[in-house]
Amino acid sequence: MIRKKIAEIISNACEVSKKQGILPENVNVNPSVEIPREEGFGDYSTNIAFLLAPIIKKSPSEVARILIEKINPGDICEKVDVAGKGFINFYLKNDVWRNLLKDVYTKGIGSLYPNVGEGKKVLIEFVSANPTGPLHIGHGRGAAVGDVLANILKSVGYIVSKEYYINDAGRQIKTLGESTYLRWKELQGEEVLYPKDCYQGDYVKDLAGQLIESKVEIPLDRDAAVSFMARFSSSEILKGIQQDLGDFGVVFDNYYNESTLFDRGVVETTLDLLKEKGYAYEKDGALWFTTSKFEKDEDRVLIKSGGEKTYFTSDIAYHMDKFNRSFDMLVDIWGSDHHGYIPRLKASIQALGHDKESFKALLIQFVTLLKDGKPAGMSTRSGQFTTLQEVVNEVGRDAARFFFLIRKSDAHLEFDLDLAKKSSNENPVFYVQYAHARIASIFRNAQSEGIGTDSFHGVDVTLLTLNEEINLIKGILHFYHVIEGSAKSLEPHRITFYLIDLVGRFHSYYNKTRVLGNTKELTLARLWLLSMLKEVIRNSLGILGVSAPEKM
RNA sequence: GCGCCCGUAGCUCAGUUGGAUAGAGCGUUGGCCUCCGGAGCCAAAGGCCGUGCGUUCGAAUCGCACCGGGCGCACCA
Repeated sequence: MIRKKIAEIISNACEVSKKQGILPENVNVNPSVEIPREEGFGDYSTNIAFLLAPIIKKSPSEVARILIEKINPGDICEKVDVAGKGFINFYLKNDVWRNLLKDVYTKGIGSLYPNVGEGKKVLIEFVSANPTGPLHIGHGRGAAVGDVLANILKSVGYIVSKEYYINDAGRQIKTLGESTYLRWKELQGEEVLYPKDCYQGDYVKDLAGQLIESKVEIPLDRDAAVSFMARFSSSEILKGIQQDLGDFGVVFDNYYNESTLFDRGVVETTLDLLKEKGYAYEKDGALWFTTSKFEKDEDRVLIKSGGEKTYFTSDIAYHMDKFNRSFDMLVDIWGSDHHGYIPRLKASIQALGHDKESFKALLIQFVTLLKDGKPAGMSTRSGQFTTLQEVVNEVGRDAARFFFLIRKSDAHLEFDLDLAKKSSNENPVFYVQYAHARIASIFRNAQSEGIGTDSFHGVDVTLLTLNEEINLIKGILHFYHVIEGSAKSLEPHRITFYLIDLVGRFHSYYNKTRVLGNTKELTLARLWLLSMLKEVIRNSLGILGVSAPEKM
């Protein structure tokens, strides 16, 4: 918004300098216009002097001083000065900030969302855990990241679809059938040796028990029984997963079964295409894909010498199918232990003629649960995992989502269960929600004092003169940049950090300044500011899928 | 052995894609309620950005080497 104007001012100054012979006609630099870290350095700053210095062989600070003479800030800047070793800092007039916010007020909150997506179609695939057991906490983190990323991208003009992929054609589901079968035998009083590589969790026994209770007819043939139970168990578990996800606030647009890729012949088509293009070759009785032609990675097997297709093959087919469904961008969210898988998938995408930049894999690092300051174990093999459901029951949906989003997704996350339950400023979720409730409370009080807040028509925003007030306005407007950056970098955690910062500004302001009980005009102006603030907080929380309570 | 990620205050982590004197929160210390929700606020102390070279006006950020932690390296999924 205003950034463009600053850039214009800078380039105008350059043009003037060129005309006056200070700068050579042919220079063309691309100066930055950024928001300085420190408040004392103004609202925007540019590095143009550093870029021009070597060209005209003068020191950056000298260049800056010359350039600043040529700068015509129009009526938007309070002052422009040179600082540091040659930065040019722009200090905007308070009026500019107030008017920008007023603009948002009249145009609606939608004007705070940049249009970066331009209607492009994105498919976000996440969780995709095989229905062989309940979701654990790591899946929870992936679910939160994927869901919120979807919200972010939607809000900036992408058309987003959320998809869950199920490897129902693989061995894991077969093993689940086997496990259920053995437990079922056990329950019927037979002595069985339960192998280590079968699923150890008690839920398998429950499923077997369900089978007996429901009195369904079970095929007599062992193999038929196993595959029957595989179908039964996986579909029961999937129901549970969907339930857990629903409780967590995550709803998928589509569940996609690997088996349909085979049924519809997509796998065969993909293989034919790869062969046709010369990216598949035979060696040692197996069919290989030429990963190494595209990425720094080894060639990988598509069809084993035994004739069986690898998981990789159906995955290539799956991603080709995604493109065939006319998605422009594919985002996959994986556990970070799958990072070695990225090059080969990227290679396959290029082999099929797509831009490798249209595919992004986000990696989710592991979560350590802390209880009483100590790590709470989660070993899946022994069946003692901490499930997503347990965590949601323990700390609530809001806290769980917020905590999952408080770190960059590829960084380790320590999830302190005790902290997530605390009702104090130590707990960032409460800190943010409390601000919203506090503002709501002010509005309730205003109402009972007979101050109408339905319409701010004719409000005099120039009464907002305090530093803290201008600071809040800047914070609200900053949403635009945050959501833009968050969308472009695919980093949901930026919203979380933004909220904590924004709300901190409010709490300070609140402590120092009374909103109600001033002159009617001033009170109304402050209420107007808070109404905008409240709306941005609510929007941000909405993107995170966290509630914005009116009372707590 | 090869590859990827990470190393920033006592702890947990940000750091606007190369910018200025490196920032939050927690914890510690000391303050603030006759007043809109103290579930809050203010202030102080706290740093060799793992180490060493390099790239340049300028590096926590980019490159190389090393140290330390995590994870991958299947005709598994």
